[in-house]
Amino acid sequence: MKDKEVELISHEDGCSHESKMVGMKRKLNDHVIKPSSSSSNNEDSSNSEDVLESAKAEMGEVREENERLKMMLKKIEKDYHSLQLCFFDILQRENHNTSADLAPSRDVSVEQEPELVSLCLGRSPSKKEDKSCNNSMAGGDEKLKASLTLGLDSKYDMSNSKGPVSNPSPEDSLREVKEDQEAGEAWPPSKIPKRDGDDEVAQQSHIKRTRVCVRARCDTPTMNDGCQWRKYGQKIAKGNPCPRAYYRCTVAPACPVRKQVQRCAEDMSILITTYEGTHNHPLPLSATAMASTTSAAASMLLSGSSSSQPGVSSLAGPTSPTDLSGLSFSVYDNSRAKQLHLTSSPTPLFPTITLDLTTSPSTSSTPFNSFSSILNSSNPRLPSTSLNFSSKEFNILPTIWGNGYQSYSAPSYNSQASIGHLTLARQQEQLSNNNQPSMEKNHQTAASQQALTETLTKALTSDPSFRTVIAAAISSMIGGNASSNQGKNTIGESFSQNVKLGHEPNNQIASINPLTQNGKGCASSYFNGLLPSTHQTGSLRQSTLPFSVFKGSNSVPDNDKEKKT
DNA sequence: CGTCTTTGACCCGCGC
DNA sequence: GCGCGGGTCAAAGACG
Repeated sequence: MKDKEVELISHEDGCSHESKMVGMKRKLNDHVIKPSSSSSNNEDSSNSEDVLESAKAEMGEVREENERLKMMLKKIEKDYHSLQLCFFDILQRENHNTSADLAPSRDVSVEQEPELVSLCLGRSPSKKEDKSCNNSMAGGDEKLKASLTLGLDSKYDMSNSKGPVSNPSPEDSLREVKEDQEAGEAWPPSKIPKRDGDDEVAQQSHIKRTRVCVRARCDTPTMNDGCQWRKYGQKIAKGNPCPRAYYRCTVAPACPVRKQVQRCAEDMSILITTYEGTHNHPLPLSATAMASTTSAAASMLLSGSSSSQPGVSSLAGPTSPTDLSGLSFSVYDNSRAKQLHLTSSPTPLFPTITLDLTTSPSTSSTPFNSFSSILNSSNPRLPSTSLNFSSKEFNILPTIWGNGYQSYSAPSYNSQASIGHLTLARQQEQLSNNNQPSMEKNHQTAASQQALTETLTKALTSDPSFRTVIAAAISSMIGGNASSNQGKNTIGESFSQNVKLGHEPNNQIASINPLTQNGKGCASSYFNGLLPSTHQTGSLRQSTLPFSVFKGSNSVPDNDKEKKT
């Protein structure tokens, strides 16, 4: 898949620049053609020469940028291959160990499970994993890379990996994932098969228990994230008049995943859903978007907590390029803003990452936005992250990276600040202007685009974990993950279908309406709503997403089947 | 009748 | 040790 991903990235670069160049040429032609019918020739020629010059210059810039991106791509590819080697190395060791120790007792596998868990949900790599990584990798950064990539790849790539170790069939990979998850992700540490005498490990796993908090506007009592949940408790939590409801996943009897649902005290329309644990069963198709998103978010958190591992974090200080704490990453497009914000965990024991899907990223009702660094610094040991996929409006669908790319600006990215802050904010004025941009505007956007390119390059090249996490998060948003890869249909495919069918935004808005979900909730539809849709061609748009989430059959997903399992 | 929700009781960890 | 708050359990009731 990664190869495909790289391909797509390459394609993306090509396409975005191609389209830009085509656009420029078209503009140029328009300019040349139009005046000839109206105004004087002298002015025309001088004007068109100017335009020609500027266009040439611009094309030159674009070419340079293209080259730079190609270089970046090569570097990423190289990184990926080295990581893949490391990954398979670890896998091989794991297989060897398991096959050797399988018979004696379950305890042995339990001992190993935390490692597997750590790959998925942000627990710190165990000593063994460190060892294997140290054997095959040079630096701590690489270690971080490994753990993070493994965490994501175990979700996204496993089933399709053509590695040297194994070439598992979908069923095999499914079993593999299942085994991994069965093994470790039992969320309440107290209920993990006992590890008497290993208090330290138990405590560590307790401390590393990762939560993913999703904030979204939702009128229904709970978000429809595709899973089946059974309510097992309700409490009035301090500081919030709204009761907090406790649910556990009932898709599989022993599924350790639980969620807490609570309305935001400041804004009752905001539903705060907190997920803990990883499903130990194949997910329903409709559940994959949220699950992979939370998984990616948890992995993001992992990168934060990894950076606070001894020898990296507190010692290396927050200037470490891998330190995602305090990262604020906003992407504004036509109407939606997708922000990744860092916040501190409200509960000291559980590192929490927050995906903010609420309307206004700057709303005072989301304290995450403003207090992240303060809170985070107050509790430096436990990283907590908030991914803010806020939307400004609901009536225009986002273009995640592709179409909106040329209008992005990057105010700041300071990897050296104690709290890194990356904001890719698309300027609102540009957002509101969907008409053909003028040449002048193009120059402005070219500048900001340049800045963005540099910013992205810096961010992506300096922090592989960030790269991976962003990739995973966005691919999550468009609905692709391991489970969906195993299934015949993916939401991403659904999106793809929508693109080909020319679905208008409004059609998808309809699906955002909770009422269309039979009163079940809104999350899945929200994620569907997050799927990018523009007026570009489907092929171009697909190519703008550097994640291979569109592979598979072309069959249209059966939404009704998804709704009720 | 089976499944799900409600809700009071209970357990546990933490801070004082 | 005690109180508080978060989380879970389980009996009782509601619902289809």
